[in-house]
Amino acid sequence: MEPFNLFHSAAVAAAEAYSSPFSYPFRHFMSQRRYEWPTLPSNNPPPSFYGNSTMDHHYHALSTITPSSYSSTYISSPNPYMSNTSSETMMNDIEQSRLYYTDITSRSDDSIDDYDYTLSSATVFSLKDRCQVCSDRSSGIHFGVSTCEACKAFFRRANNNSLHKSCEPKKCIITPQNRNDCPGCRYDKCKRVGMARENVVYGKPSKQKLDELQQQTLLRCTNESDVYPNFNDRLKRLADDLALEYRQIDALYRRGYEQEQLSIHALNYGTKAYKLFYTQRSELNIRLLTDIILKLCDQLLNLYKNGIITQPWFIQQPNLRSLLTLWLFIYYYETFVLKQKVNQDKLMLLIRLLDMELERQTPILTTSIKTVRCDFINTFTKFTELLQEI
Amino acid sequence: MEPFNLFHSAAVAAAEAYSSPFSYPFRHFMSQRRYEWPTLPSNNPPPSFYGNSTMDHHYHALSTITPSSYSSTYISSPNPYMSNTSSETMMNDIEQSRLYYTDITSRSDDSIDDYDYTLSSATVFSLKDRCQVCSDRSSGIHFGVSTCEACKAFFRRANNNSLHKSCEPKKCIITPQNRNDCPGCRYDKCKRVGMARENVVYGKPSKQKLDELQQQTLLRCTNESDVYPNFNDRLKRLADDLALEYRQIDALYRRGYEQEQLSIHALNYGTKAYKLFYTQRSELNIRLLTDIILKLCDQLLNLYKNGIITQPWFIQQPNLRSLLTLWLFIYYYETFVLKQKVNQDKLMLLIRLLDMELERQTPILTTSIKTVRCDFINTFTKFTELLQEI
DNA sequence: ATAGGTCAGGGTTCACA
DNA sequence: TGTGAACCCTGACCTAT
Ligand SMILES: [Zn+2]
Ligand SMILES: [Zn+2]
Ligand SMILES: [Zn+2]
Ligand SMILES: [Zn+2]
Repeated sequence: MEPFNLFHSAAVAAAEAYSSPFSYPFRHFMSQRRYEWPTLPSNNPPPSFYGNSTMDHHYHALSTITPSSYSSTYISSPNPYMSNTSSETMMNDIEQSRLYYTDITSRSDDSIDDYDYTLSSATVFSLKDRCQVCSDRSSGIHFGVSTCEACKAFFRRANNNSLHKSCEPKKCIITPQNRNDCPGCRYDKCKRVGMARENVVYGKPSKQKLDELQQQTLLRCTNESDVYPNFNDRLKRLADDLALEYRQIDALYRRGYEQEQLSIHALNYGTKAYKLFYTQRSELNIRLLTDIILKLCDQLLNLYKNGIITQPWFIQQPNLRSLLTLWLFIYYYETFVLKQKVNQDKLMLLIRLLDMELERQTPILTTSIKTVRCDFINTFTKFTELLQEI
Repeated sequence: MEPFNLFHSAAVAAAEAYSSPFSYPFRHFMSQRRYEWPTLPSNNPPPSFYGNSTMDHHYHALSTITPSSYSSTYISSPNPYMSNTSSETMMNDIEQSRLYYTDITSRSDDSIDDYDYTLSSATVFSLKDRCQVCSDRSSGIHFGVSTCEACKAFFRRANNNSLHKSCEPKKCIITPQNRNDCPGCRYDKCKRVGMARENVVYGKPSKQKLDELQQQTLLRCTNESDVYPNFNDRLKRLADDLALEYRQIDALYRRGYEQEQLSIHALNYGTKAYKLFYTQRSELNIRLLTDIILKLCDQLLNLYKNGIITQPWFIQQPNLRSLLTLWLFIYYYETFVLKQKVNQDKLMLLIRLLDMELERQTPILTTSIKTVRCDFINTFTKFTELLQEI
């Protein structure tokens, strides 16, 4: 099966899950022929393109992306906005970069670190590190769901006895502190998040089984937002952080200079987008990420400037431009770097991020959210068509 | 880390807890190199040393040590003070031993049995077997403190209702008989011994939590003696019993014969010292204990006789000689048998036993208690140095 | 790596005073 | 109304697979 058709199928399923009016144009977009996007230079990079840096180009996880960790790699990038840089400038840039460094150990509680991304990245969309019943620390997958030791033992006993009467609305919010107050709601929550003896996997679970469980969790996560009360908040913080990075890129692009700063923010955007969707940090190629983001931003701005695409009104919103870039980035990265389909959980996450932003902008929308969502996806479709012709 | 340094750290902490002047010489002693004490023969005993006895050499707990339980093991010991013993003598000895037997069920109230040792042994230094509020039998650790079922339920209710008037001096002695007479003082006692809702979580408590609780109890036990009015009395009885056994050894050593009696009292001393500091009765090796005590007493007397150590004046007190032997025994047993550090609670118990004896001898002391304590520990240090060279 | 067992310890119940 | 022995429920740690 072609990746494109798989993406289409997934999109249809996602659209149906949302009962949204864009399912038709979306399906129309998805049914077009597979586009042969230009291969990225990084797949076979000319030596002059990336310079002769001997730096390790694979980003290793769990440390904050800082300019000092990549600035020397990117200052020689042949971006049209960029002038050649002398080695002294490189040194200065490295010196300057220390100012941007933020120690992960001294961060304030409301800042974002890798842990937040781990919680929300698509492969851990199932909240692997948290008990899905009470949000305590998870000790692994029990009865098919990531839970803590306590909820594991509780479900084992409850499944045997099944004598838990429930308080009737069954709406208690289960927390580590109050989880013993209402066994009925706790057991109900266990079943709602999908705990079941049939889900038990003996020994090391197969990749297929894990995928199935993840799909189930994903659907619950999307459809039953009350099951995951703080998931939306976490995701919003990450989306805002991403949009903030995009505004920096946007501003720098419009000014047309400060290539080092542009590269820094492009890499930050790419890294954050990547972390949001992937947990395999060892595969993260920082040169590739920066290049994709810079190319996408470059081409988007050019398409507008040259009037090839009529700029929709909502694209004037930086947050929605950020999301469009994110959609294109994920589609590009999946299709042409990983050479695989955009699977359902990633598509759901994309749609969820879009809806979150649209909900926030409801007061200033002149049409319904669903109409705007439809417009957004149509615009995304046009871009995927045009970008490949550049 | 070497056991020696760990013992040093614990000793410094204990010394500081007592604000004693011996912390400096003690630290000096502790910071010296680790001594390679001679390995005990029992680690690899020659068959002739212990004879061909098929007796189980591991003492099993909860029965009073009587000659009948070990005399057949030691009559063939090649101690210099010992003559060979015929099998008839063995039989006679076993027959005789019945005279020494005291049934644990018929003992009078002021005699000492295993139960007293359980109360004071270092690992139960926190009075695990007694309710620390009313001194009734404990049913375990409740709200962070060893209490009975009654005081457990009382504390929970009192915490929920919280309307107890107190008789003002708050000095009622809480006993199992009168504990319901004054709820105010009972609740006050609960809080004074450290019961608290904050100490508590559901489910089986983690080991880390239990260690923390034991440390807290240890500190309260050391610093707030009024909370534990009968702890000192119990400990004094056990120390006196130990000193009595030492006087027997001392007298026998000076006479230079009656090896069987010497072995009996050496084992009694070793067993009582062991019970005072350990609860793991299954690990108790009676051959090993007797051998350590005999060796220690032997070497101590020889050092005095040969003038290698100038006998301090206070060593003429048998009770202090007993304590010195006890200190050396515990240090030897911990370091070379268990191969571990002397932990803080054992060190505190050693210091407490010393201080108790010194307080009793205050009328006949010519210098302050702290000076004598300092001298005692310096003497202990010298012995640990010299013993290893033998 | 996860299911099931263990058991110390918290909470609840209910004769009993 | 308060008490406390007996009971149920919880969950950190353990073993088995
Ligand atoms: Zn849980
Ligand atoms: Zn409820
Ligand atoms: Zn009590
Ligand atoms: Zn009182």
